[in-house]
Amino acid sequence: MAEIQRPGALYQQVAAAIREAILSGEFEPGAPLPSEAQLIERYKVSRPTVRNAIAALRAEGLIEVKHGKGSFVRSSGLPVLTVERRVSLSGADQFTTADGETWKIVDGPSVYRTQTTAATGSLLQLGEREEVFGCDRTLLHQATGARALHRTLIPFATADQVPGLADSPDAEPEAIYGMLANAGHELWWHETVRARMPLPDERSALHLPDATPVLHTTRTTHRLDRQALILEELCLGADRAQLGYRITADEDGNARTATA
Amino acid sequence: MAEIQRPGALYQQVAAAIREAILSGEFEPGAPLPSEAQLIERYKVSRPTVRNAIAALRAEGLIEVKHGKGSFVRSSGLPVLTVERRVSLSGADQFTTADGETWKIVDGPSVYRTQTTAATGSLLQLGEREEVFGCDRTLLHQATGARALHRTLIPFATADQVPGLADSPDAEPEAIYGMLANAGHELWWHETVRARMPLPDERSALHLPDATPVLHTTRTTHRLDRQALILEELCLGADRAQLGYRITADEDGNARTATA
DNA sequence: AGTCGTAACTCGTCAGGACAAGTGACGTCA
DNA sequence: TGACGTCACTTGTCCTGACGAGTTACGACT
Repeated sequence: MAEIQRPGALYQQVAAAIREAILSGEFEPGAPLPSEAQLIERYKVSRPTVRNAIAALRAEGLIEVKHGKGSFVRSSGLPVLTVERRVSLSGADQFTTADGETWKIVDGPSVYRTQTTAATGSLLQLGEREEVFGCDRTLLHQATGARALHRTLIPFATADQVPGLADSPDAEPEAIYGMLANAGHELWWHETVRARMPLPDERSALHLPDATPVLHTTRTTHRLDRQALILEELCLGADRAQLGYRITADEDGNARTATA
Repeated sequence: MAEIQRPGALYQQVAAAIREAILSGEFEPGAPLPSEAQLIERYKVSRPTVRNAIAALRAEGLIEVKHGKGSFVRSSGLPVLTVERRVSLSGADQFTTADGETWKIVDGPSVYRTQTTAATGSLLQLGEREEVFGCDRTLLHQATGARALHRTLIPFATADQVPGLADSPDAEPEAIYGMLANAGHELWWHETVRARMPLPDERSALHLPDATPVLHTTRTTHRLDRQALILEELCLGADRAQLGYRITADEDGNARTATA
């Protein structure tokens, strides 16, 4: 670096210089950056410094590196799928999310028996190590390439109460909602949304690039008396997908309003 | 590494070994890991290899490194704030999110005039470079330490139509909803949730540790005829906060259901 | 023409060394 | 007793050098 060193470490100055070059339009989205050798020449630094700078830009999600090919400005304009999180009791056949587009099940459904953890048990208003059915699927949204992992957890107590459920724990969510409704339950749902970095196996299952978090939702199905019936988890890569909620205020315009 | 080398690179084997040691309980959450020098001794590798392994675990969010002190297993049991995303028209004074806990405004509100971008213009059903009011706040949830950035965008057309709004674009969201309702509008909202890595300035403003994504929500306030009135953006660190939605099915149990 | 091997590029990995910078404990000195 | 400087520890930064591995294009051989 021949320039004045203002912020801090050398590699941060190099990273800042490259970042500016990208944002100023010198390198367009999708275009290749100079190779490491060229950056060494350009900024008069050693290779570890260049690689450190590149690593910082990768962690920011600004660039993407392909072994044997080079570094590229990540194109931010991927087709984004909005997964509308609403509920239909129609009991549709396909694994759709009510946006008209279909998901393809590329793995599963695989049913197994397991036990609740502290977290899942709490959400289901059960203790730890209670017996539940589990059902996992890996989904691919064909129009956009978005991928997701879906898991359904059904407590034995719920399966026993609802006709047909114990025989088909691999039914799709809205079909299950239909069974619960037919069993006489009035239903509502609560969903929490977290963002986190994917575990290594999630990274590969969802084909996630570097520095890409996942949206992790947990949806509990409740009766009107707040009894939790089933639990669903949906984990989807944040590079191609976002969630959508519709929110309305209650008629009385009071604090207990909401819905989406 | 004296052991058999299965997966791939040396540093990945070291990372896997440390990861196993953590998950097996050899190092408890919050406890310090062996120093780099000790890891070099333990696995018989060079310092770059050890540092590379540590960098991988950092990117996974599994450990946390403090300059001059050492590496520590990140304690996953932070108090998690669930931000319930619902709407009240009560026009409350404080910047609360209806969960009874209060946010403290540590920066702002600062009002300015700006222009729509392609993204925000599209959400507001306007073109690019349309004039809008902007209002930014930095929030701190005192009970949990969660931080958030909030932005309100109000098109001039909306401010002109609604009594009082042009004079106080820095009003808090639910106060603005109240103004809109008083102006005779029936309101509903649509919210999208994305996860992404924070920009450098967001990282420092939100005091985010390594490998921590942000939850980025955009909420548009609509009239019944789908006309968009205002736009809000909320950006909160995913280490201490999650979002909560309540979902109900329509009475007719049809496809157009939802709400949360 | 088609196939295949090689060569020249790219980034990935690993070694060893040196010094800077932050932290905490200990001992010295006022 | 109290304040402060030093020292031993930690991680951060930066260098040089070397080889492995993936990619691509070119040219020779069939």
